[in-house]
Amino acid sequence: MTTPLVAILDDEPQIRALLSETLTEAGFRTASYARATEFEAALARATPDVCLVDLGLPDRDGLALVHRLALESGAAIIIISGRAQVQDRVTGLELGADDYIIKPFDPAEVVARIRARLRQPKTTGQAHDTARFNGWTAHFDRYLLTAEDGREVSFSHAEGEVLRLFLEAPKRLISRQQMQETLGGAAGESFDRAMDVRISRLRTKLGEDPKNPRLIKTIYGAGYIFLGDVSWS
Amino acid sequence: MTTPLVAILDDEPQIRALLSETLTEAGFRTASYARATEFEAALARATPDVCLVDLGLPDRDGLALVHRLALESGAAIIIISGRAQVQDRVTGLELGADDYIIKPFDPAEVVARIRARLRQPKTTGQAHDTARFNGWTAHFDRYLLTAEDGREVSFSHAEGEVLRLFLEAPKRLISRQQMQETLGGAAGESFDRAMDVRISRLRTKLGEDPKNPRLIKTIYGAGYIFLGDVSWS
DNA sequence: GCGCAATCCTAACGAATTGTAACATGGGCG
DNA sequence: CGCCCATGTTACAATTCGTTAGGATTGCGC
Repeated sequence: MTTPLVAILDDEPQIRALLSETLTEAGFRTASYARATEFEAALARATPDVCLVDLGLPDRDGLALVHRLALESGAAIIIISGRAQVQDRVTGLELGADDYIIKPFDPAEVVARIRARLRQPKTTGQAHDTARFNGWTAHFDRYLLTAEDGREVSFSHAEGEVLRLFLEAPKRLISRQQMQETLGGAAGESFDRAMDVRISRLRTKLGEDPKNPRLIKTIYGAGYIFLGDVSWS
Repeated sequence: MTTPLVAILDDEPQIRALLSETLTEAGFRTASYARATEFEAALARATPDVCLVDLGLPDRDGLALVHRLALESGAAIIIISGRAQVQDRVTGLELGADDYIIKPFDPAEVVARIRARLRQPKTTGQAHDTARFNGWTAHFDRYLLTAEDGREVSFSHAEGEVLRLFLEAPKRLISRQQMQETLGGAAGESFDRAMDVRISRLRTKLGEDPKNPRLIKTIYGAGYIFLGDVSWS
């Protein structure tokens, strides 16, 4: 498996930012969601290894979500909540959470508790790390692309992020905004150019004809779209 | 599984009594010990499913015991301690504890946390000192690497630390920060360079091609990842 | 089609990060 | 003390990747 993916579900932007930053530093991939519905939609595509769930969500009963997650996903579930009563904790744990952290929390402890959960062998939740598309095979665990003729092209971490984003949502428009969020883009205004360059480099590695890209299409004024028949394994 | 066995290690008789009673009521078998030596003697006979360990033991460093337990026993380890600092908790969890409960505790929460641990499939953690990966065999007890063709390469203690870290978490990103923590790196600024050098030397011994390392990959700005199919024995 | 502004592409540069050879240090041992 | 080995340190080379800048492309009004 590649680097573990931690999903963050909290309605407060600051908390999301704090967690996301800390966890990235600690070597995890992260995906943040402000609402349960967003989060559930994303689950279909990329199954996280650990879910950090705040109980005080605006659009859903947090405990019910935890219960469903515990039953249906193989991810470890850690509740992060301001509700500090023993009864809350007991209920959360009984409903299937693996840990319960009380706000305010110390980021270092969150990291330690996530690591403790990841030491356990996973029940299911096999994170996909290899994808095939149009003659290429992308090995995200090895940062390597393999062509049909056996030719190998390695890609960097930054390029891999873009490629993964495309492969997880093929044939769908990906707005620059969306891309920026996913790629940890620090909302820099000139991050736009950085993104262009990443795409440009990726295109080169995929052997795209600049005049007529077959796989990564630019949608002027909107974003990009990846045209390829993707299958994960 | 039969009724789970919970081992209680605490030097205060009242705590032992309280835990023992609560847990029995909750449907567990219990075994209480006041000292680490007693506890260790008992381990040989009946291996518990969960160990509740107090850190403030009179006859042993509790953390060292936790670490040994984590490596050698398959039991879930829950620290129950009066030491409430974040640093204590982080250290305990990093050394292999699965959970950390602060005194004074509520018995109901202890039960809930034990149940959460028992839901996890048991790890059959054995003390490991030999690992096989991609044609190599690493003998940590002899500081020796054996290649498929019988060629032998010895490695130093420092190199062994890095190698073990990799082999214990294969195919996962290991951040420089994480590596520094694990390798006792005292947050030295130029420890970064020392780490690089360790990795570099290890790569050389493994016969890696510097331009295209197959086993130890660098993730720019993030850390390292070990790509090998590891099996311990 | 033409002109123009908005948008996008990419070569080139440079700051930050990482690799590694060479040197320095220090402990163990004869 | 002198040698050897492990390991940290220094210095510089190599790599990654964001930024800049200028050119190319697109959409739109005419």
